[in-house]
Amino acid sequence: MSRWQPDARGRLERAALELFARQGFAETTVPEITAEAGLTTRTFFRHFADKREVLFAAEAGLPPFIAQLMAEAPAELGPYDTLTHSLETVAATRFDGLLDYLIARRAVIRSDAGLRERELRKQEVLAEAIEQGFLDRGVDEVTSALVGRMAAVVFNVSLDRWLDLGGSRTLLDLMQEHLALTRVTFAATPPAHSS
Amino acid sequence: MSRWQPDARGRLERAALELFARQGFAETTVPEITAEAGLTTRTFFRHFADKREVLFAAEAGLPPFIAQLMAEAPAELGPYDTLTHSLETVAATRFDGLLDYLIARRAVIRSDAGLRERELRKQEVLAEAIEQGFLDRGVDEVTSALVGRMAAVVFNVSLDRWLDLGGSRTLLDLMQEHLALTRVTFAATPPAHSS
DNA sequence: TAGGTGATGACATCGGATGTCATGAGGTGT
DNA sequence: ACACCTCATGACATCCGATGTCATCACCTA
Repeated sequence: MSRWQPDARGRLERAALELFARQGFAETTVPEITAEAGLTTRTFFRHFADKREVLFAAEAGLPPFIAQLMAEAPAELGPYDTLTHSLETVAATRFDGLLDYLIARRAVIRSDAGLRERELRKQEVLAEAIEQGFLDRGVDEVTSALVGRMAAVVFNVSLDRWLDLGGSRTLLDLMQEHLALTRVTFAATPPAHSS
Repeated sequence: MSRWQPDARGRLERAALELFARQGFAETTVPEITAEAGLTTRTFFRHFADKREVLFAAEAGLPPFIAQLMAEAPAELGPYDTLTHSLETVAATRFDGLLDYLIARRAVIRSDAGLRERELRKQEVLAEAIEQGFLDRGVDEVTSALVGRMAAVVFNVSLDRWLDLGGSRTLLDLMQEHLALTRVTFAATPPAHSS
């Protein structure tokens, strides 16, 4: 038999989310989490850089996944079509069965300003991955920066609304709607300053 | 004569930026900052909620200012024109003489992940102010959320590039360029999914 | 069976953050 | 002129998040 129980990391993640949801993030100490998981405080910080990170480590794979999709997209696609292609693949393949977990997690994150900051940083990492994807496709720097961040906005607003609607519409459907809505808002009026 | 030296807050802000720039954010303790400013640790935390906040308190007035501009914009303007009108006023009136300060501050923020997170939260507050401005003008919720965040993206990318270029182009000019570029990228290609 | 590897435990310490009470200058009212 | 209030700050105590260091011991490999 093993010296320790298996999946220390997963046990810490589950114990943390449960305690945060029950008694609040600030009101939960790391020793409480580790006691619940049968580990020590020091071990918690070996798995997660800080107390917040335990809520975000699970989704670390998303930025590289999007980067891979963008790299594999047909070379002839422009920035907008590369974006729709990649975002729609993500929406259609990576969020099955996570609705309840994500709703519980969002409630905890919304209850604490520090967690909200960490979430924004994770969203920025996603935006940077998309930006790098554009750069690798030869898109100029300014367009890459702008469209990378815009893509992250569409993704995050869609995910948020998907949770709001409790899954009654698909994430893919919402993302397509929001991409189209963005296009209409920015394109409907003639430019005020033409050169 | 006053019991204490005047402008405790300003003295703390200046001492903090100077120490952070000279020896790093993590390597600077709050007692060091307060010693430099001739105050105590407890007083620091009376003025700023935490050590990071001392770098951001100065720009707290921006979101309400944008909200005011949006409220005062002609009622017949659509979302896009309201946005350009307000952003361009901000760009043209609120950043004179701040270039060197903002460059020094950005260097400190970039050196520390925690400061980057705090900056992102401040940018989100700006996005939320813009979103609320749209809601108050009767724009629907989804469009308000999307365009509010898009506006913050354009603003932040422009500000960042203004600092990169050392002020050789005006912030106003850059913002107009980036608005136009966004419009072209999203509008140039026909929608992949038309209804 | 001997030694290496790697995850964990145990202990110590630093500093960020907060609660509480004391202090004393400036303002206010009578 | 006197008493009182207000409020920014000082002084002190404490909690806990975060990190460095060394010991421990199952598992793997040769």
